[in-house]
Amino acid sequence: MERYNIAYRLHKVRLAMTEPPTQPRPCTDRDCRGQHAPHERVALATAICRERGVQMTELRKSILELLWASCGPTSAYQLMEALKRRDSRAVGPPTVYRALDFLMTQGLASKIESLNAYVPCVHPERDHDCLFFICRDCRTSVEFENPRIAALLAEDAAGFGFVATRRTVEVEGRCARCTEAGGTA
Amino acid sequence: MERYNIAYRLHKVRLAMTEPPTQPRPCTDRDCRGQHAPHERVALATAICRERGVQMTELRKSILELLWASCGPTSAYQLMEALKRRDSRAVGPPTVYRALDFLMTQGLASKIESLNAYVPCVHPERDHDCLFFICRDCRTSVEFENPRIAALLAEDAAGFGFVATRRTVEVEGRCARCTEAGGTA
DNA sequence: ATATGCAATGTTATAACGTTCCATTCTAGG
DNA sequence: CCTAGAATGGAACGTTATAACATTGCATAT
Repeated sequence: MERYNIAYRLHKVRLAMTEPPTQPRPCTDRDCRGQHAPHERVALATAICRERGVQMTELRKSILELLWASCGPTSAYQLMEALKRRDSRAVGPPTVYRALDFLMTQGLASKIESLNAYVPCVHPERDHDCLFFICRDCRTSVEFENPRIAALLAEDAAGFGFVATRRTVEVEGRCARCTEAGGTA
Repeated sequence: MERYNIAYRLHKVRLAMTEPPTQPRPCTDRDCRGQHAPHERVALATAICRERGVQMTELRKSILELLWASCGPTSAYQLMEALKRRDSRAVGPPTVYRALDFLMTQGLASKIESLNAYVPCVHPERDHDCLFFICRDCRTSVEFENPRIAALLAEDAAGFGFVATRRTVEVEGRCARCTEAGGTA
C-alpha cells in the first residue's frame, strides 16, 4: 500500500534540506503593497537564491516572472500556457509544479488554497507568515502580514500541545475599488 | 462567452436566499472539542433546519452523518463511496457537492481548503468563524474559534476598505498525541 | 384530474488541478 | 573528462469540481 515515488520523494527531501532560515522577522510595512516591478523582484529573488546556495534556474525564473507579471492569483495550468505563449516553452504539469514547490519552499511564492492558484511573495527576504485578502470581483489578492494574528494562532496551538508548521489565512471579499465601482451588485 | 448553467445558478441563488443569520456569537468554549455523538449532532442540525425553514433531506442528513462518523476531513469522493457502502445509494459528484454546499451555507459543515476535504461543524447554532488545526500525521482536524483573530482580520480589512465575506484560517502541524507517540520522525 | 411551479436529485460528460513513474539533460565537484 | 546528484521532460493517471441537461416528487391553482 505504501507504494511511493522515489524521484518525487527525493525532490521533496531536497527541498526540505534547503529550507530558508525561519527566524520570524515579521513585516509591519503596510505601504509596500501593490508597487512591485517584476524584474526587480526577480532579481532580488535570484540574489537571495545565490546567497542561500540554491539554484534559480531559467525555468524557475520564468515561472516567477510570470507570477509577477500576472494581475492576480494564477493557476499552474495558466502558468503552463503563459510559458508556452511567452517563451515558446511547452512543459508538462509536473515541471510547473516542481518549480512552484521550489519557489514556495524558498518563500518566493505562495499558494492561495481557496483558489488553487499561486502568487508571488512580496517579502521573500524574511520568514513570512502571510495572510491574503482576495477580491471575488477583480480576482486580485493582496498579501499582508500581521504578527499579532500569528501570535494568537501560536497561542491557541500551544494551548493544546499542537506544533504548527504552516498557516493558511485567507479572507475572501471585495476590495475597495470594486466596492466603489460595482455598487451593490 | 458568458454561457452558464441555469440550474446550478438557481441552486446558488436559493442557497443565498436562505443564508443563516449572521450575528456573531463567537464560541469561547474550548472544552467542547472532540466529544460529539453523531446522532445527537445530526438531530440538532435537523432541528436548526426546521427552525430556519430549510429542508434537511435524507441525502443531506446522510452526508452530515457520514461527516460526523468519519474520523477526519473527508473528500467529496470518499463521501460518495461511503454513501454507496452504507446506504447502497450511488450518487454522482454533483449530488454530493450540492449537499455539501447546503450544509456549508447552513453552517453545518466546512471545507478544509488546504486538504480539499470537508468536516462537520461543531457549532452550527451560531455564526461561526472557525479556524482549524490539522494534524499532518493522523489527518484529524480540530475546530476552534477565536474572536480576537476574527477581530484583527476585520481590522486589517477595514484598514484598506476591504469588505470581507469569508475567512479561511488553517494551521497545519502535529497534534499533541502524535507528537508524543511519534517522536521526532 | 389536470396543469403549473419549484426544490431536490439523478446522470453523463468534461473541466480543472495535481501526482506517479520513468527517461533524459544539465551542472558542480573530484 | 567524468560522474553523482540536481533539474527537467513527458506520458499516463488520479483526484477534485462543475456544466449541462433530465427526472422526481410534492404543493397549489384551475
